[in-house]
Amino acid sequence: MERKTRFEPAEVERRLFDEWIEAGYFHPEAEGTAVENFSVAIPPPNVTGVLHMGHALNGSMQDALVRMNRMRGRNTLWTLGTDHAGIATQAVVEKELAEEGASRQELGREAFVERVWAWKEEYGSRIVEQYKRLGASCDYERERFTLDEGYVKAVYRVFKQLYDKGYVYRDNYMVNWDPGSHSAISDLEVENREVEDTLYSIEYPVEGSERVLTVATVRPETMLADTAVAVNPDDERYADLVGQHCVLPLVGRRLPIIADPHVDPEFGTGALKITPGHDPNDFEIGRLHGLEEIGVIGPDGRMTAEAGERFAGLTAVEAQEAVVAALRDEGRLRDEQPYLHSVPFSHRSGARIEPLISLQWFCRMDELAKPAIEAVERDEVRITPEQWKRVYLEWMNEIRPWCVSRQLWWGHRIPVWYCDACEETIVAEDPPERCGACGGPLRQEEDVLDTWFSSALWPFATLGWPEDTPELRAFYPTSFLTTAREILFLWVARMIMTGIEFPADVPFRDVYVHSVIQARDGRRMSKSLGTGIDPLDEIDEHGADALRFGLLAMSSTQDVRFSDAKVQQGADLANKLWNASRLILLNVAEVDAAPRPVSVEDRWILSRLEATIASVTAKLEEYDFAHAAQEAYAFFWSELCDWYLEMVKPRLYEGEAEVSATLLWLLERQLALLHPIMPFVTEEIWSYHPSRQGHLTVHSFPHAEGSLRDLDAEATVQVGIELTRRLRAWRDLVEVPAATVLPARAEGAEPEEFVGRLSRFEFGDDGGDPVAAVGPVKILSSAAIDADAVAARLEARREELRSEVARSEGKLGNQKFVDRAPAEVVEEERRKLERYRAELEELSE
RNA sequence: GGGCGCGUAGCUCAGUGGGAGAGCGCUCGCCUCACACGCGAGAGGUCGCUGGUUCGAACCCAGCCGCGCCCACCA
Repeated sequence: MERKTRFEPAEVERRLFDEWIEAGYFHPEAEGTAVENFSVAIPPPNVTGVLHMGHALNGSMQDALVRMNRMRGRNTLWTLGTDHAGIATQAVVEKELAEEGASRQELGREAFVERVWAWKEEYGSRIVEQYKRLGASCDYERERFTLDEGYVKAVYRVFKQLYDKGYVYRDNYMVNWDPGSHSAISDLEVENREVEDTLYSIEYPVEGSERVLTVATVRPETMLADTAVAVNPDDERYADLVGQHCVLPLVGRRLPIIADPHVDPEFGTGALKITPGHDPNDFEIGRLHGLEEIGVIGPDGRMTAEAGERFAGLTAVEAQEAVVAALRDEGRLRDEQPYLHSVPFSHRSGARIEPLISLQWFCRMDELAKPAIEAVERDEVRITPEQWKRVYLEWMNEIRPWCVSRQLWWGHRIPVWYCDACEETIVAEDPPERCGACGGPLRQEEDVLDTWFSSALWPFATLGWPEDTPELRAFYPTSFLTTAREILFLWVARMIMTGIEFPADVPFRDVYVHSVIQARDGRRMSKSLGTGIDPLDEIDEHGADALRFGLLAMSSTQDVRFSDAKVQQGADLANKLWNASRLILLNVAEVDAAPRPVSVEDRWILSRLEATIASVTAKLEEYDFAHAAQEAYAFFWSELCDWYLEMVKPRLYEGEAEVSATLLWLLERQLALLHPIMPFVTEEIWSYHPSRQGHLTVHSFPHAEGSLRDLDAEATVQVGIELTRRLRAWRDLVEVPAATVLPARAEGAEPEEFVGRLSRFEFGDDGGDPVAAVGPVKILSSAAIDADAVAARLEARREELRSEVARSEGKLGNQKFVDRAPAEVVEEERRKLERYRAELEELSE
């Protein structure tokens, strides 16, 4: 064992990680069955991604459980890989091109996609390397990518089968158009933000009447696409107008006045302009009533020819100004009011969503959702913490069709071919040569699939599905999934649906929804706010073990602030482990690690260790990482180091074989217990342990030994510890110099040997008068003791006791308490009172 | 508009019916032959507010105040 008193993580982390990789510990053979094996599929980070605190937390949790199960001897696979992240990756490369003064359009599709692949080859492994820094024990030899050849095959198989079942279809439908990425996006990729707009009230004259209908809108430019005005069917004010028409100002189109229950009579005038082409609500109303669907805003965000000559070509913002001006000219603008409301924005590009009707591919989800709902209801997939189960079920019960096509080039190009000659549509896993119906040439669909369509297959596509591979047989279903709550629907729900539909089994048994780590000040961690904390900086500064411990320890609730103190606690723990190990390993007189208790404190610590093993293990198994980490810390620091090591130092220095063997056993089990949480420092220390046969990474995980529990020893030592503490406190209060040993006499049973040594009292048979009593210990007079300080101390203690006696007497004097509280509670209170009275009496002598 | 969570020591958080806890910070004393990233001893809290249930409430119930998150097609 080295002499240096500091554990230096940077020196050992890379070396140990290389040793683990070279030994192949993380690369299991595809043997056995999923029931006996243990497997986890990492939530695949974006290939453009860099490791952030969420990855680090999630990785620490997964690695803790993966390592624990590997140590238990289970054939364990942690599958790693990255997601091609269509929009994000395409945007990165397009930005590169823009800086070169080029564009993807100039390059053309094929060359552009090649360019993205080149980018991926160069930069795509960055985040994988960062997971290694964390110590993640993934199978880096089985790294997967959602655009791998085999993975593409899985995606196409799924698409084809869903199409054949009639779930996947093409339709003109209202989509969330993202003008930023020039693509449709799904509902889940939209975020609503509060925006202050102007609410315009516009008068629509009723045909053949002097009356007008006043409608309100924040998007006056969309009126150019209005095809009706709706009122509530129960609204008496307008009952007579239903069935008539009004005339659309600026355009002159006749708009039917319809009745629809969606209209809230309380809002504004109770009349609603209907724009099926540019409003999701109106779209549904329009479909119900068979209204015309007009599009006046194009995918480029500019007004189309349908908007009329005056407006065509303007941007939507320009068109809004022009329409408002024109309405004002015509005297149709009745009112404008500032209006705060929530507006959809693209989660990816940040652009304001433009709802429009577009020809897209959809997947209906209702049939897929049914068994996925049942699986969770029946706890075949358990969601922890439990409140997320209900959130999942509620969302799944209201699931809507999923727009799966994206107008991008980077991704899985949809495996659909069109024949222009005979209008045949062919869906196939492999590109067909020519049209099966007429033999004509085919043209492949331009769009790609939503990235989440492929990540939905992750747990089985990474294992080789649709081939019947040994990996699939050995490792599917996976054992559990840990995830951030924001992707519960986006990803987790879809994996459950596809898992049941395709490999015909749930993809994992457990879903753990982990904490969100906020910035130190409680704001979100985000790049744009500048509130992000880089996990790699933390690793550089404090070590991977410290960060892992800190993250697990701080993750007790669903929202927690990043705590530097917890990371520091982890770093301190690593250092303390190192130094306690030095004490043991540099002084033991034995090479045998075995429990050989010869004293009550030996039996005590062995018992406490086994209790800790049982408790920490149980907490890890139920995903309570925070308490597992803190409990392991508390045992090691407070019980093992502060007390036991101090108790046995003399025996250790004397070269006692028994205590040496016991210490080696304690150290071995302590290191193994902590290894899943802090793999590096424990592995490094293990390399100096005489029992070492191989790496700790593949050492057995400790199983709590009930036979070593000894409650009598625990009680006895606890009494000794408490007495030691009271004696130390007494010394401190009367200001005896730390090094001075004071004379004392024990009344009744002699305290345990360590009591006097650790509190610096010398017990003897001196019959002199005591100056004070601490429990059964009489403290004898000595030059080091200040009589006034003792008197003050005594009075303070008496005061404490009087107050306790009063409290206890009050409680016991309450007849209702004595009558109604459980007998053992009352009895315990009586015992306390007796003790307080006895001590008070003793001090008053 | 619905749903969920949170409010406990200066800070970050445990504690979910019987005498308020941890880590950090602070005070005092120790370079005691593993560790000063350490050891020992302390100070510090009307457990958000108001009611209720109970012999007894930080803990259970109701209302209120403050903070956060998720879902939702009211123009």
